[in-house]
Amino acid sequence: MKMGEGVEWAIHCATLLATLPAGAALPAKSLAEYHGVSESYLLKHLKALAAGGILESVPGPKGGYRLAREPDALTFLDIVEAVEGAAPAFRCTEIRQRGPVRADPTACRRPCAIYAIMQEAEEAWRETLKRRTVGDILRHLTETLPPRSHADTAAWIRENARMLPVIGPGSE
Amino acid sequence: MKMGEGVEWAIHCATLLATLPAGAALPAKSLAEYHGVSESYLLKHLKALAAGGILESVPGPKGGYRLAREPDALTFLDIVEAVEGAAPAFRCTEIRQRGPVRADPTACRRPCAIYAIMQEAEEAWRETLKRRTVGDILRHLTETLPPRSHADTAAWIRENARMLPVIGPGSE
DNA sequence: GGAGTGATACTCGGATATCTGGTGTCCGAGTTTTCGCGG
DNA sequence: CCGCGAAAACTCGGACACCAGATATCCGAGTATCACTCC
Repeated sequence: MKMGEGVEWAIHCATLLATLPAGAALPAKSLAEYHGVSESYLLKHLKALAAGGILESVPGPKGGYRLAREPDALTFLDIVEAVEGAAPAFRCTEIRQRGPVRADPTACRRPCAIYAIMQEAEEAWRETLKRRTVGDILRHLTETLPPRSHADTAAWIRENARMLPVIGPGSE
Repeated sequence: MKMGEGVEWAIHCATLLATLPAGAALPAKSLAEYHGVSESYLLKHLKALAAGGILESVPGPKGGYRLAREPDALTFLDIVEAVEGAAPAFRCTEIRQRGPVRADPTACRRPCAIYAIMQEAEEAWRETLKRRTVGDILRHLTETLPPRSHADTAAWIRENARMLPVIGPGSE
């Protein structure tokens, strides 16, 4: 049982996007460079996040990605399910109904007990991920990381972020 | 994130093996036939279970597999980890230390906050599987399944199980 | 008839093909910007 | 000097190769059984 690498990328990207000013966007090229990963492949996952309602995409030059919700309303489970899909990891193939001594169909009205337990475990997993948000990570980093890191990141953000063409006096 | 099909097979096999008399064994051929799955492939997983200390293998004719522990001492987590491996599904590649604005190595003494949360979720998952045993399933089936099913299974067991060459007057 | 011995049949164990899904990459559609031109 | 228009540059979006791990299978190692032979 292995989780795709894209999940890690997605969460880190969401965390970074949460630090930039409201309305601003960041292109995939910059996100990939910031995290030191392949731009082409990251784009694939960003697309999935946009399709899942996690990110919003702004097309054209000066475009990019930005969060579609408030960081506190963005749970880990949302991101994981957007990238990996919401299908359960354990799939019951109802093997109790196969073979020479298969169970009575009447008894199969109730779900398979083994499947129920596996679902219970996955539910506990999901519940934990549901309680944690990108906002939590943001606050945690603010408390633990040295101010120097924030300054560096903020400077890099200013260098790469694209403001919406509203009022913003372009820093460029 | 997808779990291998072998996990389902393994749990069902363990449940079936738990129903046969103490000391008796059941060959892979019979287990595969009972569940309607490929014998060759099931053997691969049974081997993993034996290597993991879940099952004991008896070689030679009249040989087979049997549980290595009491059903109540056999948790779902034991079986899952024996088949799928104990490695965590989410793997942190420390991308915070990559890229142009990588975090200070001093700040990386503490584990990645994102990784910590994913570990916490997986720990909740493991904890749930740790609380459930094959004995629980056995009792559940005893309570819910009609007596007819038990009779059929018991008859099939008598037909296919191999007693240890101790005292047992061969029913054959 | 009984014990010893060899062949036998059946079991598990490991090494070997095949195939799906994750990994990685590319080119095309769409939009904003920008430059040039005309008024 | 200002407005309009076409070309260009940059973005995301979907379609196309590649590779690791799961899936599926086979043949070989080992042992209890069984039959045969000899005593």
